[in-house]
Amino acid sequence: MLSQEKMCDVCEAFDPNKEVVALLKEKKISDDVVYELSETFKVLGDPTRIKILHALNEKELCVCDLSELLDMSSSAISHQLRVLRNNKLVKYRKEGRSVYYSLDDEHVMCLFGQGLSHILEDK
Amino acid sequence: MLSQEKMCDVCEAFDPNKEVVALLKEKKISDDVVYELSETFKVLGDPTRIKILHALNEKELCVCDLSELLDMSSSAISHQLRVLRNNKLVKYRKEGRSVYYSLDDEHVMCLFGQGLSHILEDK
DNA sequence: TGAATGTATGAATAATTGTTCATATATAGT
DNA sequence: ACTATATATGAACAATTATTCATACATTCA
Repeated sequence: MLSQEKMCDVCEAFDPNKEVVALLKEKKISDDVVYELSETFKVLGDPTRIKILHALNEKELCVCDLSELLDMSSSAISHQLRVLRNNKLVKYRKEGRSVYYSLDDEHVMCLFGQGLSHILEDK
Repeated sequence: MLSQEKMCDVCEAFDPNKEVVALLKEKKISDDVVYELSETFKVLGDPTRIKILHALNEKELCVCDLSELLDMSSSAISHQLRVLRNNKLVKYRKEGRSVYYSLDDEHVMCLFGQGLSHILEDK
């Protein structure tokens, strides 16, 4: 697996700060939370989905509106909306043949805003 | 490419709300910002990097500490740190043979916190 | 009921990504 | 200068992901 294996048993190389590491292992965030958190960010880590969320922040829209706006197939949009739905980033309501999507809650745009702050700060 | 092509020229199907779409196209976020934003989130969208950032939030650490803490090869850690560095999420300082990493700024943990709020809200 | 339309989804493909392995670079001590 | 060690990095491989295509489902209207 790792560097430890490369060292000889005698010379005691590879020298992490054992005390600190032990303390941090105590504070370790649960694997479930790590996984969910990374999944949420992964969902936000796609240009198409960013554009969808940005549009939905202005106004509730149906698949066909988004398809027109982003110049993509409604199939592609629908697939992406499913990802956003599964991760509770958007919600929807049906009206006749159309399905209108909107942001699920205010956290979504907060994340958006924090992300913007980060990329804009050193400009 | 998309649904528009499937419709016949006569019946005028595929009916996005043209007015709304036109307005939203005005408000469209620039492609550069969309790209950078999604890149930032993409970087946060990996369990290993989440763990690294969480650990660095507690204390500045070197590659070898992180390698021990996360039970991964220092090569893997180093690769991930490069990704974090390139996206200005961590900074580093050299001390002898070691390289100590820390969070680049407070935005990082704000993003983290917002992400947590999102996943925890409906529990 | 049958045709048209908006949306959803499974499968396939192409592109991207994380880790490993081998190797390189840099620094410290002898 | 030589050895040991911490970190970095290119290439390869496996796994994941976004889009397309074909098709299915659901709703409206005739």
